[in-house]
Amino acid sequence: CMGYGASDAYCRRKRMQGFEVLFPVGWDAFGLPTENYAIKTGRKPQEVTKENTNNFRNQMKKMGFSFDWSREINTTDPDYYKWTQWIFLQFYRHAIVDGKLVEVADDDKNTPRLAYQAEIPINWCPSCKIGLANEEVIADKCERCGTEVVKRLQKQWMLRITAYADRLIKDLDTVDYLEKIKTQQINWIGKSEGTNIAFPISDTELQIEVFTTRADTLFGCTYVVLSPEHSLVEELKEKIENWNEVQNYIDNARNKSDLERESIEKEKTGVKLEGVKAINPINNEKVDVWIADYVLSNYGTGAVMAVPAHDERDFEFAKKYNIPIKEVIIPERIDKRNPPVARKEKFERKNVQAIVKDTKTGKFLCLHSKKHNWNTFPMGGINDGEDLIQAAKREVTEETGYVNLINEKILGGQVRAEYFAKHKDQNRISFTNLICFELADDKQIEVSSEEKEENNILWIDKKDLNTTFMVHAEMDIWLDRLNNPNHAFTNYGALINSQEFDGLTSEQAKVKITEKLKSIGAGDFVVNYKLRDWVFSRQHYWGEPIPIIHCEKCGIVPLDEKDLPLTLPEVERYEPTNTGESPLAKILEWVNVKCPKCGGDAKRETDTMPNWAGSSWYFLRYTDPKNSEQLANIDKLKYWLPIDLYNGGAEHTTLHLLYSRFWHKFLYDLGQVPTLEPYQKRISHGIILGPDHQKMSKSRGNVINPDDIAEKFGADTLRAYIMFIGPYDQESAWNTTGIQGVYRFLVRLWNNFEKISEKPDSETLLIKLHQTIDGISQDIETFSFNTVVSKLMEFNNLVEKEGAISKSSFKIFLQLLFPVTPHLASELWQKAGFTDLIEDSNWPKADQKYLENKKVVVAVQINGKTKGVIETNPNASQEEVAEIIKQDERLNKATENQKVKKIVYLSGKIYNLVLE
RNA sequence: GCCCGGGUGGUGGAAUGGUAGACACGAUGGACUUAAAAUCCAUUGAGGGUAAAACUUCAUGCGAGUUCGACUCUCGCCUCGGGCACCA
Repeated sequence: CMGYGASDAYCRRKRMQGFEVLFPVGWDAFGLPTENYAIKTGRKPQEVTKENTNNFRNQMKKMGFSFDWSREINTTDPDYYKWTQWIFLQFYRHAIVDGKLVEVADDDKNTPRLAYQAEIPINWCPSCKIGLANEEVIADKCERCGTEVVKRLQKQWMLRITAYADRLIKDLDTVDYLEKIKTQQINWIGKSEGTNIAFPISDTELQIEVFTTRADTLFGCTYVVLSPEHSLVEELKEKIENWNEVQNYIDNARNKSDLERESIEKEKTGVKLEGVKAINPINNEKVDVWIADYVLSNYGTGAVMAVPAHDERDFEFAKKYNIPIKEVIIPERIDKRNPPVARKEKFERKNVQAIVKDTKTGKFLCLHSKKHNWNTFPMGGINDGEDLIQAAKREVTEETGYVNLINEKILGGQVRAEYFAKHKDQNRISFTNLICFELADDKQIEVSSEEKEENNILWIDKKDLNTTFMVHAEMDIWLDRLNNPNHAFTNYGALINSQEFDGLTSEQAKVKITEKLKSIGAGDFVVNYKLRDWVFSRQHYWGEPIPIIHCEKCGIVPLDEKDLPLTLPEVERYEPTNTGESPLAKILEWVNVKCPKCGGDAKRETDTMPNWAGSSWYFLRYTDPKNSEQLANIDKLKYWLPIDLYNGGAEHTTLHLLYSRFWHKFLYDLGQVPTLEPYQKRISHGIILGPDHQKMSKSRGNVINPDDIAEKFGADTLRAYIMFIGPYDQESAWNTTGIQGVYRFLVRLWNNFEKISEKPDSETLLIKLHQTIDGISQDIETFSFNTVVSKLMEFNNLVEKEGAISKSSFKIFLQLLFPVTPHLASELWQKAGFTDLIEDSNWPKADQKYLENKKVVVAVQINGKTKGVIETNPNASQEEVAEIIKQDERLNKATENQKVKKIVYLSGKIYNLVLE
């Protein structure tokens, strides 16, 4: 009701504006909901579909949605799914090679077809003995029986959506979707650019290939991890000294459910492959090899290089198993108060800063520079032969005189900072460590007179340890380390401990290191996607049969296009089978066929397509629903496409949107459609919650049946209420008492018909009328239907108050009402004696002369606070306004004898006295 | 953890940087009625103030900032909802 109600109002308005509007509807009726319902009720899905679509159609007609019923389609209709199957065959017959669509010959076994078969794990319910779709698996359990689902390898048809991944991201630039929807698409595709690196395994010919986005951290790699399913594990069996343990771990991992494995709260586990060493190709260092299930087999290469110093997961794992942590990236900062100057020489310096806490008072030692008027910790360079702690202690004593410092702690690694050293006229790059101390006692020695001259010693509160009070460029990093000392540094920074790459930024190093690897044949740039190819098989009855024949001799043989549609046989029993095969496999007279190629015995493919198939192209069919030659005529497509506005549920902004964009792009490559993208604009409505603020669902028992409401209050009341309930794109809760208000409005509106009079309208009414025309015209455009309804109510209230309205104004009012309450508006239209149809009338235009008010209300303010209002003409001068205020007893009293600094006057809006 | 949205009376919600709370629900009082429902009229953010007004203070999650003026813009937090999530 909500989605269609809003779309209907939008379309009605557009038609009155003179647009030709295609507002279609159809039934996407294949799939599990229908099949499950049919099984439950012991009936045929065909029957159930017919009955339900009839019911829905009646409901929609009652609501008065102005669909073009002549274009109604049904994805389960053979005349429709003939073309779904046809598209599948095109996927099978084509491939993307070097970014271009090419045709693949039937006997070509090498070119990667866009539709292909692969052995992949599916969700298997051991109790029902069937494969489940992802949608049927709820929290790792079978939706029907509650049994834990396991993974099972099964041959599946796949669509190579990954071949379109880049375009599915890039072309988002050309469409007008909500930013949120675009982001969802981009995240789902999950493009990530990085490097594949080969780690040779010592004493073998084998190598481990890893994918990383952080090639800059390669020198910090201290171990390599394979996913438990990685094929190398089996190949290394001979070398692995602790095979039993490894085997055990793998078995365990396999038995774990996705939910267990993917839960992040869980502590990471793994097993070291004893006797196996990998060689870091960049420095030939030998590192350990582990298997661990925190590495996913189906992303990247199924193996990672672990850099615990710069990756949280690796860090956690390394801590647990005591694996070395080697820091190779340090944070870098540019001193904003003292930035490096171009073309000056750069000098490197090693520094320490000391943070000294007095545990008795909880305060911290700080120096205030008299010259610069800023605050620092005791700090300075490291002298020859000193270590960090010695240097820090010396600086504290030299600068503050305190001598007894205890509990020293080096807080993390170095930080690189660039700044300009004015007194030396040079740029400096400092590498600074922060050392923490506690003060043992108050003992102080005399500091030098220069020091005394330069700094005051302060003891500061913890709250002053912040980036405004302290001047250090490194301060935010120190704070981060003080607040949570135990974590990896995962941001970009500058390289250290990385040989010739030292000093580069992470961004530079990623490129340089990958180039180096490439030159020695150990790596290259790659792009990875989270998006996987689309599992396109379902072992169910109620779907489009996949038009493929399996011949023992010829292998996979696609059905000839002229034999489409391959219709779904009507059968008595269609429940999922015990073997995990599609129920179609049991229908031997349908399954057993002759091979179209060699004439020998062959079998039909028995899997069917998922419920996403038919809905991936239905919008095309609406332009030409009866075409038996093509999926749609290209000229008709050119006329209508792209879809100007696609208004639908938010639940379809990832998968359905992505799938249909993918199919559309493929059809574009085939020359079947004229546009790159199917939908120019995509919006979605918020869901309506039940009266209990819970999502409406049968199991919660909070469903409102639109039929009941329409029966009691009429369809227009329901339509208007749903529009009035709240902002269109936000969720709102159904409130049964709220509907009364809308009902009252419509009844009063109906009665106001009696107020049509011969008298000319008042100025007030005309101004309101034209404001209403203007406001509603804008609100419909932005789908702000809640304010459309409230504006209609406001106007109706005014008509009541005035007690009279001219026929010509009432006519306009009806036109404004028509999009939201078409029945009522049409009825009154006829009653008022207009002989044409209201939908054929022209949408009213607001008359500017009523919008430009002759009288305006100016707010009189003192220091921005409104004290009252005056009425004047919109172009009144400041003096005129001042004069009116003087006439007004109250305002004059409030404003006279004030010490006014200035007056802010915006003509026709405000008159603000700013006091001294 | 990351990415989006939200946070305004008792409730749903309005407000191009310019009178915060439109419109509606609910509530209270009144009219009509034997009575109730329906309908109509009035009041309705909180506090202070008054016989009643006038008037006044505080209010758009919290804290800063920009501005003559901030629900609206900026920064930092809190919190609720949604999406993604061991994606290297």
